[in-house]
Amino acid sequence: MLRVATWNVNSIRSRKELVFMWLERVPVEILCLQELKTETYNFPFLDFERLGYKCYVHGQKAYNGVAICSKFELEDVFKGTGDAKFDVESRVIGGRLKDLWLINCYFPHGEERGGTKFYYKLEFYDAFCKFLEKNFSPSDKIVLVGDMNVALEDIDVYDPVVLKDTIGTMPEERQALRRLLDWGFVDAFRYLYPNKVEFTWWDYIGGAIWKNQGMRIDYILITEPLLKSLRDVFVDTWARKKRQPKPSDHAPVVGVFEL
Amino acid sequence: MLRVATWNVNSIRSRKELVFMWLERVPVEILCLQELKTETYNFPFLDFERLGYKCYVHGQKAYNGVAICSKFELEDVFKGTGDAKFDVESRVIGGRLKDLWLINCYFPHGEERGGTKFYYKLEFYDAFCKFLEKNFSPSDKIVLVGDMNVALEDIDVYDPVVLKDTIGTMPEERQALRRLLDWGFVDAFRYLYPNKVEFTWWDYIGGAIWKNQGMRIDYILITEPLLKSLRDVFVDTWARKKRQPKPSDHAPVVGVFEL
DNA sequence: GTACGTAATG
DNA sequence: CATTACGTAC
Repeated sequence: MLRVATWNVNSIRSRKELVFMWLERVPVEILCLQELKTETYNFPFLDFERLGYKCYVHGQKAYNGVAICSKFELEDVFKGTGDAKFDVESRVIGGRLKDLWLINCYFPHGEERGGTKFYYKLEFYDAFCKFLEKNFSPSDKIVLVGDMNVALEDIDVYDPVVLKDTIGTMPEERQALRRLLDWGFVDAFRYLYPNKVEFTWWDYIGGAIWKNQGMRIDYILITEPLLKSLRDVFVDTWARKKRQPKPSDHAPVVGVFEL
Repeated sequence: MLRVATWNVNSIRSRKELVFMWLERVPVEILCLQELKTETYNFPFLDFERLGYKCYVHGQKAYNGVAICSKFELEDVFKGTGDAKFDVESRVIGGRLKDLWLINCYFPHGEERGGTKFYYKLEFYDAFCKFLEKNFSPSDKIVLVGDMNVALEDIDVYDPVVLKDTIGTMPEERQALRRLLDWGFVDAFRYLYPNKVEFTWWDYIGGAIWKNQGMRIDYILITEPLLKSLRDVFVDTWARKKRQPKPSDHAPVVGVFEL
């Protein structure tokens, strides 16, 4: 059994206590983190090593930053996509576990429609697709996880009317994410639960978590060769509902595989 | 028995947990606080009320701020000294308990010799003396407590050679503080313990508290009519030595009176 | 070394 | 609403 989790922790320094509390509850084999918000040397390597994790970290000061913490050594670890324009930010890390590729990505937020950051988000998705096409094949076993900052369909937001044309729900963004699916990825959660309404992110503002006013923007995407191994995907809201230590605005999403 | 404590807490918001832990150890009747570093409306009135304290608070955003928390109601509470030049900062609060005047003051730090803030410190002492002369008499029963930011004598610093001409130890500053004594105040700690070497402040930097490299800059000054009631003065380093919650750089000083 | 305000980001 | 950087103060 291989459990792969993805969690935008919104700063690993202020969240490490919570992360380790969570790992006691759900001791996943592979934990993919986004928004470390700190440089690699500040990452709590030792705490993870004590629990038997080897950490592959692509940090950045203040913004972004991604890591894969794994119970098993990874090979062919890479950071970034090779596109110099986007690799100035630390958003992508990946590696290989035998014949299984793991890719962890923090896609841009986008801020609001029409702005520089919005187009940056769409172009980033473009560049990411090119990176896939160049380096992988849909017949490879790939688990692509992360904060995609897009809710794929109306079922993935608490109120599509209220959220119409807000960031993460717009057609251009959905199309950008859908291109990953068209290439060969399957949204593991939606594959298993076609009608389930669950979210992975809730705004800090206004106690959105308590009204379950969220969005599903964190994903576990897998290629077809992995479909037969997929056993479950679940969102654990425990950490998001903690008051002390303070939570990230994202909840961890866990994929369970039998390989 | 009346116990009067003075404590520069270096932000009441980040220190309130520690303050209440300390009050369980040493439940003083009157607690005078300096460097609240927040406006009056942020003061934890309710937590103090739960313990039976009435609070008189003269707050200020980010800097300064003083309060008297008392088990007994005070009358004739005043804030500032009446000198408009210095009353733009919240450094003084006082009040009367029957025939006993309580004055709590956070004297300026001074930064370094020769600068604007250094002269501001000396002028503040001047203004404070004038305030005393105008409103009080040495034959009144007065307890003046606070962070004076001056170590009166060489015995009041851990190394007078190392600290020579550093802020808080300079002749001009000592003379400024001594003018309060000349007016009619007695340094209660030194009165009881002429040769005792104790400190009330230790720099955060370099773990000064663990080497006891400190200075005695927080005082309980009393007028002569109170001398016969004075039973003890002690510095409680417990709170300064705590690691969690984080300590202020000052320790509380407690005066014990039998009135 | 610790804490605050401000501005930027999500 | 919660995080970070930076500047300021002690």
